[in-house]
Amino acid sequence: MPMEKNFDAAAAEARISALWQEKKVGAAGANAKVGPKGEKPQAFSIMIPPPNVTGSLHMGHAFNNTLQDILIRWHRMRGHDTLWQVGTDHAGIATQMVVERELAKAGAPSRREMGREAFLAKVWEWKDQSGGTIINQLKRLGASCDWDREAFTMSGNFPDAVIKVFVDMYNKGLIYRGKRLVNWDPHFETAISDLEVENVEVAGHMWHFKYRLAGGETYEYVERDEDGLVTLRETRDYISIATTRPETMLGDGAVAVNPSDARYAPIVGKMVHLPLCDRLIPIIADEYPDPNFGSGAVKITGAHDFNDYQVAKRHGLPLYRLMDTRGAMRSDGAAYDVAVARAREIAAGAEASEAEVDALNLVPEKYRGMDRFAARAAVVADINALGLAVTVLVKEIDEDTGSEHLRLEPVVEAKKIMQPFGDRSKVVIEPMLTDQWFVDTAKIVGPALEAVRSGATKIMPESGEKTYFHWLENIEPWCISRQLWWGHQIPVWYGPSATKGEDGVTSFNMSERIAICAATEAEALERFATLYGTKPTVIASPPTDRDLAKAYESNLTAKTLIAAFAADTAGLGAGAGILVYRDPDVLDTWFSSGLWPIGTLGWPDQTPELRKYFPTSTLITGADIIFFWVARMMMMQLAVVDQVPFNTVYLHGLVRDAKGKKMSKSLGNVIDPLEIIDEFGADALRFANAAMASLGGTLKLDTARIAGYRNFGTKLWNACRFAEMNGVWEGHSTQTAPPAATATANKWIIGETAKTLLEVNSALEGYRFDQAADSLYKFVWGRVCDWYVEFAKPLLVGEHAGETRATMAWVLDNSMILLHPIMPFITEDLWGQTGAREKLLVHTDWPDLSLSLVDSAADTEMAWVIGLIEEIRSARTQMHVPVGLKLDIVATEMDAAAKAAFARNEVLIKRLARIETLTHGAAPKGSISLAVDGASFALPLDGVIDVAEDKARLSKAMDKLAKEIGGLKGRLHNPNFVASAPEDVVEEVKSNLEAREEEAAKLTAALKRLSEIG
RNA sequence: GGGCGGUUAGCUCAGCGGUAGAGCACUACGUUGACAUCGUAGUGGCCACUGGUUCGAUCCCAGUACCGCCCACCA
Repeated sequence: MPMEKNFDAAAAEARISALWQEKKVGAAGANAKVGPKGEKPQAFSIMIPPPNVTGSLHMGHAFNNTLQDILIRWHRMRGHDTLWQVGTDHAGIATQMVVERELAKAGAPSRREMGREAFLAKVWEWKDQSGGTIINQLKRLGASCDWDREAFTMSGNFPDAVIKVFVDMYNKGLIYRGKRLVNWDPHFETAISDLEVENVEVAGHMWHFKYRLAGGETYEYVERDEDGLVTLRETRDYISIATTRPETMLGDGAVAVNPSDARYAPIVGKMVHLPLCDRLIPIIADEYPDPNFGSGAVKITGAHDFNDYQVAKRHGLPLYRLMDTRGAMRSDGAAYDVAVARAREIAAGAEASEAEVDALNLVPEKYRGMDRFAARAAVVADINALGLAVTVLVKEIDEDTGSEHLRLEPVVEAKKIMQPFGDRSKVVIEPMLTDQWFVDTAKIVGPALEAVRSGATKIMPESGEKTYFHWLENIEPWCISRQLWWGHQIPVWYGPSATKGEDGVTSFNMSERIAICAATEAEALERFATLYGTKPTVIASPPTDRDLAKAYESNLTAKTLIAAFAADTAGLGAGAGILVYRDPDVLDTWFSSGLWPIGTLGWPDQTPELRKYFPTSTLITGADIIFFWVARMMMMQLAVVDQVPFNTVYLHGLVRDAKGKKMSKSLGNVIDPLEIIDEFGADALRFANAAMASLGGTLKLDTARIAGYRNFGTKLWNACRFAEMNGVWEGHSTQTAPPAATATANKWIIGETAKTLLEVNSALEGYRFDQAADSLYKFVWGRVCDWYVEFAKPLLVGEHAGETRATMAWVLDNSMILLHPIMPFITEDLWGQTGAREKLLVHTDWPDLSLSLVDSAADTEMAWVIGLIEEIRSARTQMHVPVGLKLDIVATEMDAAAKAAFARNEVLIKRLARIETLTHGAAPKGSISLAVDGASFALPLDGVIDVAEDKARLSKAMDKLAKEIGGLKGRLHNPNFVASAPEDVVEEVKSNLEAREEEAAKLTAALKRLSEIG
């Protein structure tokens, strides 16, 4: 059956994709070959960066996975034992967000209304229903993963692996719990890590407040200029502070000034009235305030600002939390006056635990329950009303009377501020004092740094290493607990602390919880039982605040504790025993995806896959997750199994639109890879991806370019179609060895094929996907299609017909093979439609060709032939000779080599240059001249020729030559050049000059002749 | 504020010490038996600027300008 005129991408992709999956062509180890002496095949493995289970394929995925698939297919064809591990990530926040949104849309009860268990069931339902989307989209892209090994960070052995790592790290002291100031997302009501915070510059304001000195004290406030001259002296009863977040003043613990700041030296150590609050706070000296910024005095709110937190820690200031989990001013706890009374005692030195300080709600009644932004407005208004705002005199003109008067107005500076936003929620992040779990990254960062420094893991491009070092060398503790439900629940159980009294009676204290970290609940219970002497009961949720309050108020004994809990929890009857509960938090998604390499390979079991494919060969991922994921995988794998997770990390940038803009829904410039595949085919998209994958460049995707590569596929298709129509594949199956060729064109293209193979190999070895694509494009279109197929047309009917058929089949087979990693569909389809094939292309062996196939004589000769044809064509076009008109040609001068070359390729030259006959002799009247290496020709164009135009043509050629000759001569006349440049360079310049001068002489002669005519 | 990168044809990008490249776009011609998703021939560059190193610089070095990206606690 003859081939169709065009490749039907949609039909072929569906058919071939199904075929690959049916044959499991991507299975681990498929096509692996043992060496000639029985050596084990070399292993090659890639871990897919697991997409979010709820996600769908975007251009970044398409790009990223194309590169992975190119490497995988290349190695697989080379007979390596190849694994491309596929799977998805449970993506805690993102997935929980999606499901919550879906529930809301469907009018279903909210997450909190339905409770943890029911909600998680819904998430699983959602996962089962839509989790396969992106996997199927990867298949459409042509990804040849081992689909049977699809992993999920919440399924199979993965949860056990994650828990085991947590327990091990906990036991080694690499994970700890602590009350720290963390980034709190008031929308999702969870802590997030530093990396999940995006700092964005927004328009903000700075307010200036006066805090009055206690007891009506005053001081001399003196400002001086650089020379020490007094510029302002006044008696003040206040200190002025500036803030962009007025609402946090309710939790101030002090006002800080720089110890070197003479203006405030007299009042350091004194107390000031905190406005709107019934409290006094001290003025302290600390290096943190910059005397040259603002008033030089900073309010210190330890529980709501990271800088202030450090200052507060240094000075032992109490940290008063002002907000609840939703970012509203607290309304819990005791009444304001009660809380203030206690706060004063604490300020005066009363003993107070961290927990107690945290439980104190110092928000005055009027602000309680207000959203933080409403509270800000209220605080500002109230301060203004109290006359405690720093004011400035403004001139006001009465519009009616035209009279001027002066008025005092609060200073509100408009100011650009960097504001933190949650990367998922997009709401303003609140620094919040909470109990969280942390990885003590400082303890595990060393090996991760060393691995890259030593080259055990190579990061490409190199600039990625600098970024990696910079971050890891300044690493902060990693907050890994999230107050979410979807995720790996932290394997820690809490129970009351137990002390055995001298009387042998154990007493319990719920305000002092003890934590037991264990892989399973059973193990945790056993350990509690040992501790308590009796087996406790596990309750689903932690004790309520009320329970804790009770526990705090009365120093409970075992009996009362049990009673208190039994009455209030989960319908458990009295006497249920000592109650323990599991930490309700889940782990940061990146904690589990940090274990992706070993987790997907079956760890902690020493599976054959783990032995064979770990450490993995290459990680290909976006540079945007170098910290989130790459660095953490390095740290985690090294901490857990003491091996690097990958040998090479290839980082790439964000895929942008044709103009270099980020793709975003709001800009409307998002290119959907699936639409591109529908329109141009997956191969075209893949080729475009490969072609733009230069190291370190920005990735700008232009659909015009994709269309160009679709055309490239068509070009290849039609070359094959031509070959197939001419029976090129008849009578032989795939030939590994190149055919013995005698015709120069055949010898030449065989050598070109070998060169291309070596270029592709070296490009892919260096992760230069762009160079591989470029080599193939130039080879297939620029040499095979543009020249070889044309040369073959006459050769296919003459004495060389047999070898030409064999050569063309071999060349096209190799084209398909070499292109297959980049364009798998069209090549697989062509493979099936041409020749008798033993196996699918995807499992066909990658060729092993050597440069000995390059026949330099054939190369030189074909270059000469191509040059001559181009000269003739160019002259014809410029002389407006109709394409259909065949001309005669006269050789006016020809050396032996040129004669032989012409003779051997006469049919080719005549056909492609549209020449009728060749004669030798003098240039006839009215002919145009052309010069090539070793020969001059005349094209008789009597009557056709336009003398003026031909003169212009020759002059232009002369100009170009003269410029080149000038440059070459200039260099040779420079004694320093001849003396210093390498000999071969000098020789090359000399021979170049000779050739150019010879050409120029011919052109000059031609011009002279032309003048004689004209 | 710190770090990293970029500036080459109208556009998007390669190249990187020895005569400037590709794709797209553009111009002219063309249905020559694979291909109009095509062919042939063309047009188009002080390789950002200024110095330096060198026999020679788009390429190496220094500085300048502009443009990106990442990190960062100035209240």
